[in-house]
Amino acid sequence: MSPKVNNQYKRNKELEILQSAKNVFIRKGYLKATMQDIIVEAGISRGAIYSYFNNIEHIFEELLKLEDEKDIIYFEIEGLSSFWDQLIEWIRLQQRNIVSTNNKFLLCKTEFFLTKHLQSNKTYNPYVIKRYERLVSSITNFIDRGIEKKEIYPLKSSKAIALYIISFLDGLMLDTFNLGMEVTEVNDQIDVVIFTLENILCPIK
Amino acid sequence: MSPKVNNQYKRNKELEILQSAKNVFIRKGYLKATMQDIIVEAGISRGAIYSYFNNIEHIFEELLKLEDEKDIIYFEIEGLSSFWDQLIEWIRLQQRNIVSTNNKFLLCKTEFFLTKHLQSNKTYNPYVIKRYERLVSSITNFIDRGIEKKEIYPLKSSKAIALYIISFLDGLMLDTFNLGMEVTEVNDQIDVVIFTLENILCPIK
DNA sequence: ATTAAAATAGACATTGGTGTCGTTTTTGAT
DNA sequence: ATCAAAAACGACACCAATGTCTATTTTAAT
Repeated sequence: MSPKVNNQYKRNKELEILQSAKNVFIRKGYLKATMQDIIVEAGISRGAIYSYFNNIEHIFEELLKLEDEKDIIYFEIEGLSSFWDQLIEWIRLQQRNIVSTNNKFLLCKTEFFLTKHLQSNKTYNPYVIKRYERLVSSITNFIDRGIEKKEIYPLKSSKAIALYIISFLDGLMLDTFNLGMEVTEVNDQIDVVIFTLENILCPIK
Repeated sequence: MSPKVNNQYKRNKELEILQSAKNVFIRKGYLKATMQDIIVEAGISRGAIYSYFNNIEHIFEELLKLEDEKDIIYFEIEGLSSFWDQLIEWIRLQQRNIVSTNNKFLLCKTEFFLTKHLQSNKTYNPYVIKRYERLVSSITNFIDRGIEKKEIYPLKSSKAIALYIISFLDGLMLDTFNLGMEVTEVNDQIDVVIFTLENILCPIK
Protein backbone atom coordinates (compact mmCIF):
# COMPACT_ATOMS: atom_id res chain seq x y z
CA MET A 1 0.00 0.00 0.00
CA SER A 2 1.43 3.27 -1.15
CA PRO A 3 -0.44 5.67 -3.45
CA LYS A 4 1.85 7.76 -5.50
CA VAL A 5 3.48 10.83 -6.83
CA ASN A 6 3.73 14.49 -6.04
CA ASN A 7 0.83 16.87 -6.58
CA GLN A 8 2.62 20.07 -7.55
CA TYR A 9 4.56 18.13 -10.17
CA LYS A 10 1.48 17.57 -12.31
CA ARG A 11 0.52 21.21 -12.28
CA ASN A 12 4.02 22.24 -13.29
CA LYS A 13 4.09 19.81 -16.18
CA GLU A 14 0.72 21.13 -17.22
CA LEU A 15 1.99 24.71 -17.24
CA GLU A 16 5.06 23.58 -19.14
CA ILE A 17 2.91 22.00 -21.83
CA LEU A 18 0.72 25.09 -21.99
CA GLN A 19 3.74 27.30 -22.51
CA SER A 20 4.97 25.08 -25.34
CA ALA A 21 1.49 25.11 -26.81
CA LYS A 22 1.44 28.89 -26.69
CA ASN A 23 4.69 29.00 -28.66
CA VAL A 24 3.20 26.74 -31.28
CA PHE A 25 -0.01 28.76 -31.52
CA ILE A 26 1.93 31.97 -31.92
CA ARG A 27 4.06 30.40 -34.62
CA LYS A 28 1.33 28.66 -36.61
CA GLY A 29 -1.99 30.13 -35.56
CA TYR A 30 -4.70 28.22 -33.77
CA LEU A 31 -6.22 26.12 -36.51
CA LYS A 32 -2.98 25.18 -38.19
CA ALA A 33 -1.36 24.02 -34.98
CA THR A 34 -1.45 20.27 -34.33
CA MET A 35 -1.01 18.03 -31.32
CA GLN A 36 2.05 16.73 -33.11
CA ASP A 37 3.56 20.21 -33.08
CA ILE A 38 2.95 20.63 -29.38
CA ILE A 39 4.34 17.19 -28.61
CA VAL A 40 7.55 18.06 -30.42
CA GLU A 41 7.78 21.56 -28.95
CA ALA A 42 7.23 20.24 -25.42
CA GLY A 43 9.57 17.29 -25.94
CA ILE A 44 6.99 14.97 -24.48
CA SER A 45 5.36 11.76 -25.64
CA ARG A 46 2.00 11.31 -27.24
CA GLY A 47 0.71 9.25 -24.35
CA ALA A 48 1.88 11.77 -21.79
CA ILE A 49 0.19 14.77 -23.32
CA TYR A 50 -3.11 12.98 -23.68
CA SER A 51 -3.03 12.21 -19.97
CA TYR A 52 -3.12 15.95 -19.37
CA PHE A 53 -5.40 17.18 -22.14
CA ASN A 54 -8.11 15.58 -24.25
CA ASN A 55 -7.40 17.44 -27.45
CA ILE A 56 -6.03 20.65 -28.87
CA GLU A 57 -9.19 22.63 -28.26
CA HIS A 58 -8.97 21.69 -24.61
CA ILE A 59 -5.39 22.90 -24.51
CA PHE A 60 -6.33 26.23 -26.02
CA GLU A 61 -9.14 26.74 -23.55
CA GLU A 62 -6.86 26.01 -20.61
CA LEU A 63 -4.37 28.45 -22.05
CA LEU A 64 -7.09 31.07 -22.23
CA LYS A 65 -7.95 30.58 -18.57
CA LEU A 66 -4.31 30.88 -17.66
CA GLU A 67 -3.89 34.08 -19.62
CA ASP A 68 -6.98 35.49 -18.00
CA GLU A 69 -5.54 34.88 -14.56
CA LYS A 70 -2.54 36.97 -15.55
CA ASP A 71 -4.75 39.60 -17.09
CA ILE A 72 -5.09 42.36 -14.55
CA ILE A 73 -7.90 44.57 -15.56
CA TYR A 74 -6.17 47.89 -15.48
CA PHE A 75 -9.16 49.94 -14.43
CA GLU A 76 -9.83 47.84 -11.38
CA ILE A 77 -6.77 49.30 -9.76
CA GLU A 78 -7.76 52.51 -8.03
CA GLY A 79 -5.78 55.18 -9.82
CA LEU A 80 -3.69 57.82 -8.13
CA SER A 81 -3.69 60.21 -11.04
CA SER A 82 -6.66 62.09 -12.47
CA PHE A 83 -9.35 60.37 -14.48
CA TRP A 84 -8.18 61.82 -17.74
CA ASP A 85 -4.52 60.97 -17.18
CA GLN A 86 -5.36 57.42 -16.25
CA LEU A 87 -7.58 56.98 -19.30
CA ILE A 88 -4.92 58.31 -21.64
CA GLU A 89 -2.31 56.13 -20.02
CA TRP A 90 -4.45 53.07 -20.64
CA ILE A 91 -5.04 54.00 -24.26
CA ARG A 92 -1.31 54.45 -24.74
CA LEU A 93 -0.82 51.00 -23.27
CA GLN A 94 -3.24 49.57 -25.81
CA GLN A 95 -1.46 51.46 -28.54
CA ARG A 96 1.83 49.87 -27.56
CA ASN A 97 0.23 46.42 -27.48
CA ILE A 98 -1.21 46.88 -30.94
CA VAL A 99 2.09 47.95 -32.40
CA SER A 100 4.23 45.40 -30.60
CA THR A 101 4.58 41.91 -31.96
CA ASN A 102 3.22 40.16 -28.90
CA ASN A 103 -0.21 40.83 -30.21
CA LYS A 104 0.27 37.52 -32.00
CA PHE A 105 -1.43 35.53 -29.32
CA LEU A 106 -4.21 38.10 -29.23
CA LEU A 107 -4.79 37.28 -32.85
CA CYS A 108 -4.83 33.57 -32.13
CA LYS A 109 -7.63 34.26 -29.68
CA THR A 110 -9.51 36.14 -32.37
CA GLU A 111 -8.99 33.23 -34.73
CA PHE A 112 -10.16 30.79 -32.09
CA PHE A 113 -13.35 32.67 -31.26
CA LEU A 114 -14.08 33.34 -34.89
CA THR A 115 -13.72 29.79 -36.12
CA LYS A 116 -15.38 28.34 -33.06
CA HIS A 117 -18.34 30.54 -33.73
CA LEU A 118 -18.35 29.90 -37.47
CA GLN A 119 -18.68 26.20 -36.71
CA SER A 120 -21.10 25.88 -33.84
CA ASN A 121 -23.74 27.81 -35.70
CA LYS A 122 -25.70 30.67 -34.19
CA THR A 123 -24.73 30.06 -30.60
CA TYR A 124 -22.47 32.55 -28.92
CA ASN A 125 -19.76 31.37 -26.61
CA PRO A 126 -20.72 32.25 -23.02
CA TYR A 127 -17.11 32.31 -21.93
CA VAL A 128 -16.25 34.90 -24.57
CA ILE A 129 -19.24 36.96 -23.62
CA LYS A 130 -18.21 36.87 -19.96
CA ARG A 131 -14.72 38.08 -20.82
CA TYR A 132 -16.08 40.90 -22.93
CA GLU A 133 -18.61 42.00 -20.36
CA ARG A 134 -16.00 42.03 -17.67
CA LEU A 135 -13.95 44.47 -19.70
CA VAL A 136 -16.99 46.56 -20.54
CA SER A 137 -18.11 46.87 -16.94
CA SER A 138 -14.59 47.63 -15.80
CA ILE A 139 -14.38 50.60 -18.16
CA THR A 140 -17.96 51.63 -17.46
CA ASN A 141 -17.33 51.68 -13.72
CA PHE A 142 -14.18 53.65 -14.26
CA ILE A 143 -16.13 56.29 -16.17
CA ASP A 144 -18.80 56.32 -13.48
CA ARG A 145 -16.18 56.97 -10.82
CA GLY A 146 -14.94 59.85 -12.93
CA ILE A 147 -18.43 61.30 -12.93
CA GLU A 148 -18.79 60.88 -9.17
CA LYS A 149 -15.50 62.66 -8.63
CA LYS A 150 -16.84 65.43 -10.88
CA GLU A 151 -13.85 65.15 -13.18
CA ILE A 152 -15.93 64.53 -16.30
CA TYR A 153 -19.38 65.39 -17.63
CA PRO A 154 -20.06 62.83 -20.37
CA LEU A 155 -22.62 63.53 -23.08
CA LYS A 156 -23.45 59.85 -23.67
CA SER A 157 -23.98 56.91 -21.34
CA SER A 158 -20.91 55.41 -19.70
CA LYS A 159 -21.56 52.02 -21.15
CA ALA A 160 -22.06 53.25 -24.70
CA ILE A 161 -18.76 55.10 -24.46
CA ALA A 162 -17.02 52.01 -23.07
CA LEU A 163 -18.34 49.83 -25.88
CA TYR A 164 -17.31 52.43 -28.40
CA ILE A 165 -13.73 52.50 -27.14
CA ILE A 166 -13.49 48.72 -27.24
CA SER A 167 -14.84 48.46 -30.78
CA PHE A 168 -12.43 51.03 -32.04
CA LEU A 169 -9.43 49.37 -30.44
CA ASP A 170 -10.46 45.89 -31.59
CA GLY A 171 -10.80 47.11 -35.15
CA LEU A 172 -7.51 48.94 -35.05
CA MET A 173 -5.85 45.83 -33.67
CA LEU A 174 -7.27 43.58 -36.35
CA ASP A 175 -6.49 45.86 -39.25
CA THR A 176 -3.02 46.66 -38.00
CA PHE A 177 -2.23 43.02 -37.66
CA ASN A 178 -3.34 42.28 -41.19
CA LEU A 179 -1.90 45.36 -42.84
CA GLY A 180 0.94 46.69 -40.74
CA MET A 181 1.12 49.84 -38.66
CA GLU A 182 2.42 51.95 -41.52
CA VAL A 183 -0.72 51.27 -43.51
CA THR A 184 -3.18 51.84 -40.69
CA GLU A 185 -1.30 54.83 -39.30
CA VAL A 186 -1.96 53.80 -35.74
CA ASN A 187 -0.67 56.98 -34.14
CA ASP A 188 -2.92 59.28 -36.14
CA GLN A 189 -5.93 57.16 -35.36
CA ILE A 190 -5.20 57.14 -31.65
CA ASP A 191 -4.87 60.89 -31.88
CA VAL A 192 -8.34 61.12 -33.42
CA VAL A 193 -9.94 58.86 -30.86
CA ILE A 194 -8.48 60.81 -27.97
CA PHE A 195 -9.85 63.96 -29.51
CA THR A 196 -13.31 62.43 -29.75
CA LEU A 197 -13.13 61.23 -26.16
CA GLU A 198 -12.33 64.70 -24.98
CA ASN A 199 -15.43 65.95 -26.76
CA ILE A 200 -17.69 63.30 -25.41
CA LEU A 201 -16.39 62.97 -21.84
CA CYS A 202 -15.86 66.69 -21.28
CA PRO A 203 -13.15 66.47 -18.62
CA ILE A 204 -12.79 69.58 -16.47
CA LYS A 205 -10.06 71.85 -17.85
CA MET B 1 -9.67 17.67 -87.00
CA SER B 2 -12.19 19.38 -84.85
CA PRO B 3 -11.28 21.27 -81.65
CA LYS B 4 -14.05 21.31 -79.13
CA VAL B 5 -16.62 22.78 -76.79
CA ASN B 6 -18.22 26.07 -75.99
CA ASN B 7 -16.28 28.90 -74.32
CA GLN B 8 -19.00 30.56 -72.23
CA TYR B 9 -19.89 27.16 -70.83
CA LYS B 10 -16.65 26.91 -68.90
CA ARG B 11 -17.07 30.32 -67.32
CA ASN B 12 -20.60 29.52 -66.25
CA LYS B 13 -19.55 26.26 -64.64
CA GLU B 14 -16.79 28.15 -62.88
CA LEU B 15 -19.26 30.67 -61.49
CA GLU B 16 -21.55 27.84 -60.47
CA ILE B 17 -18.77 26.17 -58.52
CA LEU B 18 -17.82 29.46 -56.90
CA GLN B 19 -21.38 30.01 -55.76
CA SER B 20 -21.49 26.55 -54.20
CA ALA B 21 -18.14 27.20 -52.58
CA LYS B 22 -19.47 30.43 -51.12
CA ASN B 23 -22.37 28.55 -49.55
CA VAL B 24 -19.95 26.10 -48.01
CA PHE B 25 -17.66 28.84 -46.70
CA ILE B 26 -20.60 30.65 -45.15
CA ARG B 27 -21.78 27.45 -43.54
CA LYS B 28 -18.45 26.14 -42.23
CA GLY B 29 -15.98 29.00 -42.31
CA TYR B 30 -12.92 29.13 -44.52
CA LEU B 31 -10.54 26.79 -42.76
CA LYS B 32 -13.08 24.13 -41.90
CA ALA B 33 -14.42 23.94 -45.42
CA THR B 34 -13.06 21.10 -47.56
CA MET B 35 -12.91 20.32 -51.26
CA GLN B 36 -15.17 17.38 -50.44
CA ASP B 37 -17.82 19.76 -49.11
CA ILE B 38 -17.70 21.87 -52.23
CA ILE B 39 -17.81 18.80 -54.49
CA VAL B 40 -20.95 17.64 -52.73
CA GLU B 41 -22.55 21.08 -52.62
CA ALA B 42 -21.86 21.65 -56.31
CA GLY B 43 -22.94 18.15 -57.24
CA ILE B 44 -19.86 17.72 -59.37
CA SER B 45 -17.09 15.14 -59.55
CA ARG B 46 -13.68 15.31 -58.02
CA GLY B 47 -12.01 15.22 -61.41
CA ALA B 48 -14.18 18.01 -62.74
CA ILE B 49 -13.54 20.47 -59.95
CA TYR B 50 -9.80 19.99 -60.12
CA SER B 51 -9.91 20.85 -63.81
CA TYR B 52 -11.18 24.28 -62.77
CA PHE B 53 -9.27 24.97 -59.58
CA ASN B 54 -6.00 23.74 -58.10
CA ASN B 55 -7.08 23.72 -54.48
CA ILE B 56 -9.39 25.33 -51.98
CA GLU B 57 -7.21 28.38 -51.46
CA HIS B 58 -7.37 29.03 -55.18
CA ILE B 59 -11.16 28.80 -55.05
CA PHE B 60 -11.35 31.30 -52.22
CA GLU B 61 -9.12 33.75 -54.02
CA GLU B 62 -11.22 33.56 -57.17
CA LEU B 63 -14.29 34.10 -55.04
CA LEU B 64 -12.68 37.20 -53.56
CA LYS B 65 -12.02 38.63 -57.00
CA LEU B 66 -15.59 37.94 -58.01
CA GLU B 67 -16.98 39.63 -54.89
CA ASP B 68 -14.77 42.63 -55.49
CA GLU B 69 -16.19 43.07 -58.95
CA LYS B 70 -19.65 43.33 -57.40
CA ASP B 71 -18.43 45.65 -54.69
CA ILE B 72 -19.44 49.16 -55.58
CA ILE B 73 -17.64 51.60 -53.41
CA TYR B 74 -20.46 53.75 -52.20
CA PHE B 75 -18.57 57.02 -51.99
CA GLU B 76 -17.46 56.87 -55.57
CA ILE B 77 -20.98 57.64 -56.62
CA GLU B 78 -21.42 61.40 -56.68
CA GLY B 79 -24.11 62.06 -54.10
CA LEU B 80 -27.16 64.20 -54.65
CA SER B 81 -27.78 64.88 -50.99
CA SER B 82 -25.64 66.90 -48.60
CA PHE B 83 -22.30 65.64 -47.33
CA TRP B 84 -23.65 64.93 -43.89
CA ASP B 85 -26.75 63.11 -45.08
CA GLN B 86 -24.71 60.95 -47.41
CA LEU B 87 -22.24 60.08 -44.68
CA ILE B 88 -24.97 59.13 -42.23
CA GLU B 89 -26.71 57.10 -44.89
CA TRP B 90 -23.53 55.13 -45.47
CA ILE B 91 -23.00 54.52 -41.78
CA ARG B 92 -26.58 53.29 -41.50
CA LEU B 93 -25.86 50.93 -44.37
CA GLN B 94 -22.85 49.56 -42.52
CA GLN B 95 -24.97 49.24 -39.41
CA ARG B 96 -27.49 47.14 -41.27
CA ASN B 97 -24.73 44.96 -42.72
CA ILE B 98 -23.27 44.35 -39.29
CA VAL B 99 -26.58 43.36 -37.82
CA SER B 100 -27.78 41.28 -40.74
CA THR B 101 -26.62 37.72 -41.13
CA ASN B 102 -25.03 38.17 -44.50
CA ASN B 103 -21.96 39.43 -42.74
CA LYS B 104 -21.04 35.76 -42.59
CA PHE B 105 -18.96 35.88 -45.72
CA LEU B 106 -17.34 39.07 -44.47
CA LEU B 107 -16.17 37.06 -41.50
CA CYS B 108 -14.85 34.31 -43.75
CA LYS B 109 -12.72 36.94 -45.42
CA THR B 110 -11.43 38.06 -42.04
CA GLU B 111 -10.66 34.45 -41.19
CA PHE B 112 -8.91 33.97 -44.51
CA PHE B 113 -6.71 37.04 -44.20
CA LEU B 114 -5.97 36.35 -40.58
CA THR B 115 -4.88 32.76 -41.00
CA LYS B 116 -3.09 33.49 -44.23
CA HIS B 117 -1.10 36.10 -42.42
CA LEU B 118 -0.55 33.96 -39.33
CA GLN B 119 1.06 31.36 -41.57
CA SER B 120 3.17 33.24 -44.07
CA ASN B 121 5.05 35.01 -41.33
CA LYS B 122 5.65 38.74 -41.24
CA THR B 123 4.70 39.50 -44.82
CA TYR B 124 1.55 41.47 -45.45
CA ASN B 125 -0.72 40.50 -48.28
CA PRO B 126 -0.49 43.14 -51.03
CA TYR B 127 -3.94 42.29 -52.28
CA VAL B 128 -5.48 42.95 -48.87
CA ILE B 129 -3.56 46.19 -48.59
CA LYS B 130 -4.82 47.30 -51.98
CA ARG B 131 -8.42 46.62 -50.98
CA TYR B 132 -8.02 48.52 -47.74
CA GLU B 133 -6.34 51.50 -49.33
CA ARG B 134 -9.02 51.71 -51.95
CA LEU B 135 -11.63 52.05 -49.25
CA VAL B 136 -9.52 54.53 -47.31
CA SER B 137 -8.95 56.80 -50.27
CA SER B 138 -12.57 56.60 -51.30
CA ILE B 139 -13.66 57.91 -47.89
CA THR B 140 -10.83 60.39 -47.73
CA ASN B 141 -11.78 61.84 -51.11
CA PHE B 142 -15.36 62.04 -50.05
CA ILE B 143 -14.39 64.08 -47.00
CA ASP B 144 -12.18 66.30 -49.14
CA ARG B 145 -15.07 67.01 -51.48
CA GLY B 146 -17.11 67.98 -48.43
CA ILE B 147 -14.43 70.46 -47.46
CA GLU B 148 -14.28 71.91 -50.96
CA LYS B 149 -18.02 72.38 -50.98
CA LYS B 150 -17.62 74.14 -47.62
CA GLU B 151 -20.06 71.77 -45.97
CA ILE B 152 -17.62 70.68 -43.25
CA TYR B 153 -14.64 72.10 -41.39
CA PRO B 154 -12.81 69.05 -39.99
CA LEU B 155 -10.47 69.40 -37.03
CA LYS B 156 -8.29 66.47 -38.06
CA SER B 157 -6.89 65.30 -41.40
CA SER B 158 -9.33 63.63 -43.79
CA LYS B 159 -7.30 60.47 -43.95
CA ALA B 160 -6.99 60.10 -40.18
CA ILE B 161 -10.74 60.46 -39.89
CA ALA B 162 -11.33 57.92 -42.64
CA LEU B 163 -9.02 55.40 -40.97
CA TYR B 164 -10.73 56.04 -37.67
CA ILE B 165 -14.16 55.29 -39.08
CA ILE B 166 -12.96 52.07 -40.68
CA SER B 167 -11.29 50.82 -37.50
CA PHE B 168 -14.37 51.45 -35.47
CA LEU B 169 -16.66 49.68 -37.92
CA ASP B 170 -14.30 46.73 -38.31
CA GLY B 171 -14.10 46.29 -34.56
CA LEU B 172 -17.85 46.60 -34.15
CA MET B 173 -18.34 44.05 -36.90
CA LEU B 174 -15.94 41.56 -35.37
CA ASP B 175 -17.26 41.86 -31.85
CA THR B 176 -20.87 41.77 -32.91
CA PHE B 177 -20.27 38.65 -34.90
CA ASN B 178 -18.64 36.93 -31.97
CA LEU B 179 -20.97 38.18 -29.28
CA GLY B 180 -24.27 39.12 -30.83
CA MET B 181 -25.82 42.53 -31.33
CA GLU B 182 -27.55 42.48 -27.95
CA VAL B 183 -24.22 42.25 -26.18
CA THR B 184 -22.42 44.86 -28.23
CA GLU B 185 -25.40 47.22 -28.32
CA VAL B 186 -24.73 48.19 -31.90
CA ASN B 187 -27.25 50.99 -32.04
CA ASP B 188 -25.87 52.84 -29.04
CA GLN B 189 -22.36 52.56 -30.40
CA ILE B 190 -23.37 53.90 -33.79
CA ASP B 191 -25.05 56.74 -31.97
CA VAL B 192 -21.80 57.54 -30.17
CA VAL B 193 -19.70 57.43 -33.31
CA ILE B 194 -22.05 59.75 -35.17
CA PHE B 195 -21.82 62.16 -32.27
CA THR B 196 -18.03 62.08 -32.41
CA LEU B 197 -18.08 62.61 -36.17
CA GLU B 198 -20.24 65.67 -35.75
CA ASN B 199 -17.69 67.06 -33.33
CA ILE B 200 -14.72 66.34 -35.52
CA LEU B 201 -16.11 67.14 -38.95
CA CYS B 202 -18.06 70.23 -37.87
CA PRO B 203 -20.73 70.23 -40.55
CA ILE B 204 -22.43 73.60 -41.17
CA LYS B 205 -25.74 74.09 -39.35
C1' DA C 1 -22.76 9.19 -88.30
C1' DT C 2 -18.11 9.84 -87.23
C1' DT C 3 -14.46 11.47 -84.64
C1' DA C 4 -11.08 13.58 -81.69
C1' DA C 5 -10.76 16.72 -78.16
C1' DA C 6 -12.62 18.32 -73.97
C1' DA C 7 -15.17 17.54 -69.82
C1' DT C 8 -16.50 14.56 -66.16
C1' DA C 9 -16.45 10.62 -63.27
C1' DG C 10 -14.81 8.15 -59.46
C1' DA C 11 -11.24 4.75 -57.79
C1' DC C 12 -6.90 5.08 -55.70
C1' DA C 13 -2.55 5.80 -53.39
C1' DT C 14 -0.83 9.01 -50.24
C1' DT C 15 -0.57 12.11 -46.56
C1' DG C 16 -0.86 13.92 -42.05
C1' DG C 17 -3.01 13.93 -38.43
C1' DT C 18 -5.84 11.74 -34.32
C1' DG C 19 -6.78 9.24 -29.97
C1' DT C 20 -6.02 4.56 -27.81
C1' DC C 21 -3.69 1.07 -25.60
C1' DG C 22 -0.34 -2.29 -23.93
C1' DT C 23 4.32 -1.82 -22.23
C1' DT C 24 8.06 0.24 -19.71
C1' DT C 25 9.90 3.49 -16.51
C1' DT C 26 9.69 6.35 -12.60
C1' DT C 27 8.09 7.57 -8.24
C1' DG C 28 7.92 7.70 -3.18
C1' DA C 29 5.95 5.35 0.84
C1' DT C 30 7.17 1.52 3.37
C1' DA D 1 15.28 -2.98 -1.41
C1' DT D 2 10.57 -3.61 -2.47
C1' DC D 3 6.37 -2.64 -4.68
C1' DA D 4 2.14 -0.84 -6.49
C1' DA D 5 0.45 3.15 -8.50
C1' DA D 6 1.26 6.85 -11.52
C1' DA D 7 3.41 8.78 -15.50
C1' DA D 8 5.58 8.47 -19.88
C1' DC D 9 6.44 6.11 -24.06
C1' DG D 10 5.58 5.13 -28.83
C1' DA D 11 3.44 1.75 -32.02
C1' DC D 12 -0.81 1.33 -34.09
C1' DA D 13 -5.27 1.32 -36.17
C1' DC D 14 -8.11 4.69 -37.95
C1' DC D 15 -9.96 8.59 -40.35
C1' DA D 16 -10.72 12.40 -43.37
C1' DA D 17 -9.09 14.76 -46.85
C1' DT D 18 -6.02 15.50 -50.77
C1' DG D 19 -4.56 15.54 -55.62
C1' DT D 20 -3.71 12.22 -59.47
C1' DC D 21 -4.82 9.23 -63.03
C1' DT D 22 -7.34 6.22 -66.15
C1' DA D 23 -11.59 5.34 -68.07
C1' DT D 24 -15.95 7.04 -69.77
C1' DT D 25 -19.11 10.34 -71.57
C1' DT D 26 -20.20 14.50 -73.92
C1' DT D 27 -19.48 17.87 -77.25
C1' DA D 28 -19.63 20.15 -81.82
C1' DA D 29 -17.27 20.35 -86.20
C1' DT D 30 -17.12 17.67 -90.21
